[in-house]
Amino acid sequence: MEGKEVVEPGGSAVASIAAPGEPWWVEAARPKGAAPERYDWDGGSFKAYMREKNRKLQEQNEKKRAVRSSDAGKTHRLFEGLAIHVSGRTLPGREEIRDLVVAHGGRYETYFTPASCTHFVCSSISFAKAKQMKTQRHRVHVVSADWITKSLQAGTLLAVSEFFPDCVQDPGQTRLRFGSSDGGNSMAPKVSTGLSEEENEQHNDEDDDGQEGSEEEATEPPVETARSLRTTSENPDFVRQFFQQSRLHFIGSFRARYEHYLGIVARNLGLGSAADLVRGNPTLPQKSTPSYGCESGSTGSSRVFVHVDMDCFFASVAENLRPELKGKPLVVCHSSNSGPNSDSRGEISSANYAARSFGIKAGMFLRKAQQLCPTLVSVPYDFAEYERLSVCVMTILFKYAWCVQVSSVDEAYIDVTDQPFWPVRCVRGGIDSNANQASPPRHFNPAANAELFCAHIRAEIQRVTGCTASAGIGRNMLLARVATMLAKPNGQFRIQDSEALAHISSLALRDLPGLGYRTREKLAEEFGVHSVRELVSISRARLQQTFGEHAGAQLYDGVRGETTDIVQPLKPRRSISAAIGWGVRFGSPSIPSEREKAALFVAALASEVADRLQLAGALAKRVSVDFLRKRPGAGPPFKPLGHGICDRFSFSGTLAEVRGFTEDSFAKQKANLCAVTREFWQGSNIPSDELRGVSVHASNLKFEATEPGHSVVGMPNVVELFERMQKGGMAVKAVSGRAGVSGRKRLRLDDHDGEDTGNDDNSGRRNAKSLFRAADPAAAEKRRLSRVQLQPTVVSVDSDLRLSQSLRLSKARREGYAMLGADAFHGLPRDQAMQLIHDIDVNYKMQGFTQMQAISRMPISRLNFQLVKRKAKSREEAPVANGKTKALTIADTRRVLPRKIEESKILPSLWLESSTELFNPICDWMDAVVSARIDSRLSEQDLCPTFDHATGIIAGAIERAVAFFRLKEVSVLILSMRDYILRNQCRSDLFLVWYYQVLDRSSQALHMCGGLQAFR
DNA sequence: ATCCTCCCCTAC
DNA sequence: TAAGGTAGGGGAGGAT
Ligand SMILES: Nc1ccn([C@H]2C[C@H](O)[C@@H](COP(=O)(O)OP(=O)(O)OP(=O)(O)O)O2)c(=O)n1
Ligand SMILES: [Mg+2]
Ligand SMILES: [Mg+2]
Repeated sequence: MEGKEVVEPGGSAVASIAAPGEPWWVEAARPKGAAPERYDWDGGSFKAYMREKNRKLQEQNEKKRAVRSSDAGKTHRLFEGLAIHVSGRTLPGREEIRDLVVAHGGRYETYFTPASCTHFVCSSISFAKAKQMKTQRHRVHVVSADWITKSLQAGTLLAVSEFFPDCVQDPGQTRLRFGSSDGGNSMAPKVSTGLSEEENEQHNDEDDDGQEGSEEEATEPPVETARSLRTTSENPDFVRQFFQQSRLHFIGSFRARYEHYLGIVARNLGLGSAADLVRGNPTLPQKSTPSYGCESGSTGSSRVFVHVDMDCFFASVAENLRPELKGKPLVVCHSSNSGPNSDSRGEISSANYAARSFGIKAGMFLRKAQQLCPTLVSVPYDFAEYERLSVCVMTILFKYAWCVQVSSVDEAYIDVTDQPFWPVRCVRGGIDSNANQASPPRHFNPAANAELFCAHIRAEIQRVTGCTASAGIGRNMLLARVATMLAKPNGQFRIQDSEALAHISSLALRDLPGLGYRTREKLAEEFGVHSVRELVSISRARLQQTFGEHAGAQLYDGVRGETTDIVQPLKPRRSISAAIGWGVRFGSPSIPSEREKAALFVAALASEVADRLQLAGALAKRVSVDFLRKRPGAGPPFKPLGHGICDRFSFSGTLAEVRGFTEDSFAKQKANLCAVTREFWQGSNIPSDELRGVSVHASNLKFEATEPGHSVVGMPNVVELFERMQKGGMAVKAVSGRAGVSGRKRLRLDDHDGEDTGNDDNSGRRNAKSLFRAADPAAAEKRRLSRVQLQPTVVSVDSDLRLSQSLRLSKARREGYAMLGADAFHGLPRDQAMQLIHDIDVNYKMQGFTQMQAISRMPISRLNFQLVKRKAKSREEAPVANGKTKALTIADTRRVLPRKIEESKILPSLWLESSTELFNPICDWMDAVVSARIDSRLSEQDLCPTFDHATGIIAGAIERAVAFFRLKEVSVLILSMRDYILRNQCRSDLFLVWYYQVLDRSSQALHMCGGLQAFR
């Protein structure tokens, strides 16, 4: 029975089916609407993205286009972003229009659906249909064929209104399939036994059927005609169409596109081709810092994490596009079936907060949502817009920080601990919310001013995208994530260290990131645990026994707000896959054409994966292919055209090795992949009419120029380019990823849900400030606001630049992980490093500043504080290390520092004043210097510092720095910045600048730390 | 011990 | 009408 006329998988038949075409949302994303205010990722990226894709994946099409483009001139891409369908007889004819459209960058749609087409070409149309076109949810332009030809002649897209086709009374034919006019549809037996309902209410798991199952769905489909567009059976374009419409595909594949953007940006920045990106930019030093993952991130230093997540992202975009719906209950969903009697099983992707108040959540059927809220409005997807805005958001984040991990289409983590100070325009000591260009920027440390940082970023996001974002701040990624939940919607929240437990235990179990359905079920079964509080009482050992060593520990730690996760800006993908489990319906295998179609479908997915591999520049070693087969006795799926209850048949194997990263190799890989997949399919012996889903998964990926120890593809360059995007961005520390190995713990994030907390009250601010104010709850909010107003004037240059990293370098080599980042400084001659530091430095206004000379090696035994007035001319270098070392004690520092300050005649008399406004900045500085970096808290005393006490704090900070960095030598420079202040009209009365330079005992790495503080 | 492979689970 | 995809972490158990 299995004829060998199964189509050649690598052959052209497959290629034409799969015809990948760029993701339309990317395509469509760029030209849409006005360019975002100003933080466009890079105007050309999207275009470049498609150019690249086209180049790689659409050779044939390109050729076709080339034929026409000779006469096309600059109209070459005229139809870019358009999807055009031709209906009925036209002049010129359908074929010709198709060729024209394709030749000029557009897409031709064989089938019409309002969702997939932008233009509907016909010579005449009925009034009714025309009206429908205008009023339906998806706007489709109806035009005559002239519009195509005239636009081409004109070299520009002409107004569609001028080319509306003739209207006729009632053509009686041309039955558009999307209408409700399903008339004599003979299929879709309404055999809705209780079974399907069961499945509906259940968790939608395959195993929960078990029931009688007498009612076979044998009646279901073999061949249908009216609905055929939606199934694999009759629609050779199904794969593309499906992916085009699938929200899960959209969010699932975001990462791949994001990776791709990085490549584009790299190239735009002159870093060469994608291949060069992978290979490493030869102009850059090849090494990089290992630092992050192996030390600072994990070794108990205190860090500050920020998590940013868009509020009901899709829904919020929808509200902006339909302003009249703002604030009304609204969901984003394919179906528009309205009214409480609707029977729509369309899944809700996102619900706005008005809708959530009815209990409506993502994943819910529209039908159920409409029962909950009869006035609910359903708005269709606009993936292009989500994509555009998502990139806007991420660009904003990268503008202010490089240590950003984009974890999904609408959220990201930032480790702000070591991020560059960011500029804020200020007026009269407060934030200039109008970003008045005239006002001088001040610089703030995001770690010490995380609230302000978040507020700033959120405001910018809203300004640029029109959508609100929420942010969470916490000591680790988990707490930041949870804080975001508590902050939503449109708020921000910090989980204080001391309150982590309290906040976590206030959550429902299901709100703990990583704790899903199965885990809750097990917890209930095994331990009778139904709440966080109960979970806390379970011992680590018991959890490990049930969930495994790692998972159990994670659960144990997670429920206590602990995790060791770190922010990883870039991780190369370790697998690439494509799967479809919806709409898969073929006729009986006794019909040869049905067998053939099924085989083609399977091959199309394999081909799709091959294309994705190529786009990522990856060669795969392992491939595994899964088939979903309707389980015998399973009833109809509760979701129309869903896979229903299935058995999974899994096949895997190793691909023949392909060498090199040429076009040829990828062609071979595709052929191999398709061949293997086809064999699996044939070997499975699954009858075509029982196939419900296919997935093709490639793993063990190899990327170009992946050398041992450098398996993190392109990371150094990408980090570099983010810095350059930030222009003058600072430091340069980045993540290292381990080559192939997992190795890290995690507790995952986000379980969306109708959480209604929405509480933005920053109740217990750090003891520092709260001590100054009465515990008046009403004042809390006010205080928060005023606090933002009263930010420290300038806190700047808090560098921790590793100037030498030889030890880390060799360690990284030994351990085979990639390094990147900070070693931009590595091996730089001292003066160049200084130059860099200078560039990094706040306003570039520090010229004439002598701190660089001040940095010199001094053994601790001769700890020598130099105090100089600004512009102190030539100070001779302090004596060079004499080799002796001695622990720097706080006593030493305390003894010397005050004396030196006093000698300098820079009397910080203001410190003695007990004005709250005055001390807020001081406290913030302490945050910057002490708590963020060296993990110390301010004591009560700190809040009313005497001179002694204040200098003591500085001394303490230095001491801790010595311990933390294992310093051998320290030199400290403190100088007055009074001139600077006056010149820049700062309202500060005293600036303190201090730098110290240190030698790491173990690695001989030279550190330079410093701070600049202005006190008002 | 450390790997790999074949799952299950989770999040968006 | 409706578009139930994608990728990573980690456990169990076997191969090395
Ligand atoms: N089951 C889901 C979950 C999410 N999404 C999409 C729609 C969401 O808008 C987007 C982002 O997911 P979030 O979990 O961040 O949810 P929202 O942004 O919609 O809401 P929230 O304000 O809770 O973040 O992903 C989806 O299609 N289906
Ligand atoms: Mg969100
Ligand atoms: Mg999200």
